[in-house]
Amino acid sequence: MNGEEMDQDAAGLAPRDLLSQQIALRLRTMIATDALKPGERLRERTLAERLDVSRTPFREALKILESDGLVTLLPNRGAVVTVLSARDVQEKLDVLSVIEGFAGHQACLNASEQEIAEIRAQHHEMLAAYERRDRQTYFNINQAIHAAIVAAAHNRTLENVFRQINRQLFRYRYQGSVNTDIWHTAIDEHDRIIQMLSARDGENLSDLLRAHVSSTWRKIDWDALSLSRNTATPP
Amino acid sequence: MNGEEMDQDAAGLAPRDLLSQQIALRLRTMIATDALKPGERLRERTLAERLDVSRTPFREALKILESDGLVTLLPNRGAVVTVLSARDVQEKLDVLSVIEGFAGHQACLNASEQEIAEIRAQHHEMLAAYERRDRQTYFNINQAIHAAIVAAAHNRTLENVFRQINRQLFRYRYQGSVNTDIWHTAIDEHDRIIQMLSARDGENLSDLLRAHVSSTWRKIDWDALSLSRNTATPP
DNA sequence: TCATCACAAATGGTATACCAAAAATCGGAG
DNA sequence: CTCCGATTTTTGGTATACCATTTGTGATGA
Repeated sequence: MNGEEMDQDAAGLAPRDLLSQQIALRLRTMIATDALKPGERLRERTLAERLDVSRTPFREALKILESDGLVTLLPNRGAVVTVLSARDVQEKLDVLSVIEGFAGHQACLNASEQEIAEIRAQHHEMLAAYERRDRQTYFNINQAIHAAIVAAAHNRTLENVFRQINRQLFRYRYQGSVNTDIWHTAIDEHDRIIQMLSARDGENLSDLLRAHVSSTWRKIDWDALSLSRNTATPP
Repeated sequence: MNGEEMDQDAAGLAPRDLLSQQIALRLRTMIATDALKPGERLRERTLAERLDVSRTPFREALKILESDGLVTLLPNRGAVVTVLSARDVQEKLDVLSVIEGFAGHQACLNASEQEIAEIRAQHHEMLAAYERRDRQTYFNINQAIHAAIVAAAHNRTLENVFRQINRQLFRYRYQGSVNTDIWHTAIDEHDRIIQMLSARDGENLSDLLRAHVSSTWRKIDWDALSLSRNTATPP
C-alpha cells in the first residue's frame, strides 16, 4: 500500500540520531579516556545532570552500554563501569585476533586497490610518528589502520564485532607504555602485514594479523592498570 | 574503604532481573518464532500494553534489541524488526563460521572430559531424532550441540558473540526445510566433528566446523523466506 | 483527474513525578 | 568500645504526562 519500504539506513537526509545514542557515545568516550574508571559507579541523577539530560534517555544509554559490555548493571543497585580481569582481557584478545585474522583474509578478496593504497599511506604516516617517538599519534594511526583493514573486508557484521570488542579493550591498550624493543617488533610486523595485504596473500596475512594482535597481550602494562582489582576512585 | 567490591556476576541470591531485560527476552522469542516478522513495526503503545508493561521499560528493551541487531531504530519513526538481505545473512554466516571454528579449537584445549561426553550424548540423541525424521527436535538438539561446543571453549566473549549472531540468524535457519540428502550430509559432518572433538584434534575440528557452518548457507530455503524484500504484514 | 497543501490523528521522544529497595547513619544495648 | 538494629536518606525502577515530529486524509485548485 504505502510506498515507504525504503532502505533502513540511508534515509535521505540524516535526522540527528537519538539522544540516548548520543549519550551512549559520550559515556563511551568518557570510559575510553578514563574519565570514568573501571568499577566506578554511574549515579543516574548526578551524571545525567552533568550531561544536561534527563534520566530517561540516560538510562536508555546505560542499557546500550550494557549490551556493549562497557558497563555492568546490578539490578536495584545501579550501573558500574565494567571491570575486566586479566583473564577477561586475554579472552577478548583471543577473539579479537581471530576476528582480525579473518578480516585480513577477506580484505585480500574484497578490498579495492584504492583502499589498500590508503592503508599503505597510513602505514607510512605511522612510521613517521615512530621515528619521532610520538606515542600518541602512533597509537591513533595504529588503531586507524586496524580499523581500515577490517573495513576493507566489506563485512558489516565483522566490523560491528570488531568495534565492540575493541571498545571494551580500548582503555587497557591506550596506555602507550611499550618499551622500545617491543615497539620495534610491532613495526616490523606491521611492515609484513602491509606487504601481504598489497600482495593480497590472504592466508599469510590472516596468520600475521592473528599473531600480531595476540602479541598485544605482552605489551600491556599490567602493573599500571591493576587488573582484576577494583580501581574506583574512593570518594 | 567500603567492602562491597564483590564479584559482579555472582551476587549471592539472585534478584529478579530488570524488567527491560525481561521484555527484551520476550521480544526476542517473538521475533525468533515469527510472531513478529521482519519489517514489522513495533508500535510502542500497543505492544507495551499487550505485554502489560509501561512504555519506559519497553523502550529500554528496544535499545537493547537494537544493540543486538534484532530491531532497527528509525529516529522519530519508531522501531522495526530488522530485515536482512541475502548478503547480510551470508556475511553473518561467514563470521559465525569463523567464531565456531575457533570455538572448536579452544574447546579441544579447554573442555573437560565430562563436557565432551555430554556433547557426545546429545549427538546420539540427535541421531535418534534423525532416524525418526523428527525435524523439530533435531533442530533443537542441533542448536544445543553447537552452543555446547562454544561453551566448552570456556571463553565468555566468544560465547556472547556467538549468541548474538546466532540470534540474528535464528529465524532464517528455523524453517527446517532441508531435503533428505543435505540432511544426511549434515549428519555425516556432525559425526566427524564429534570424533575430532573426542580426539581433541583442534586443527581439524576447527576446519570441519568452519565448513559445516558455512554450508548452512546452502540449506536455507530462500524462496520461503523472500529475503531482501520486505515481508511485513500489510494492515 | 491529479497534485498539493493544510489540518488532524497518531506515534515517538523527553521530562517529571512517584514508588520501592538498598545503603548510610545514628542510637542503644551488651 | 563494639555490635546490632531501627530510621533516614539516597538511589534506582516504573509509570504517566507533555511536547515535537511525522504521517494519513481530505479539501482545494490547477
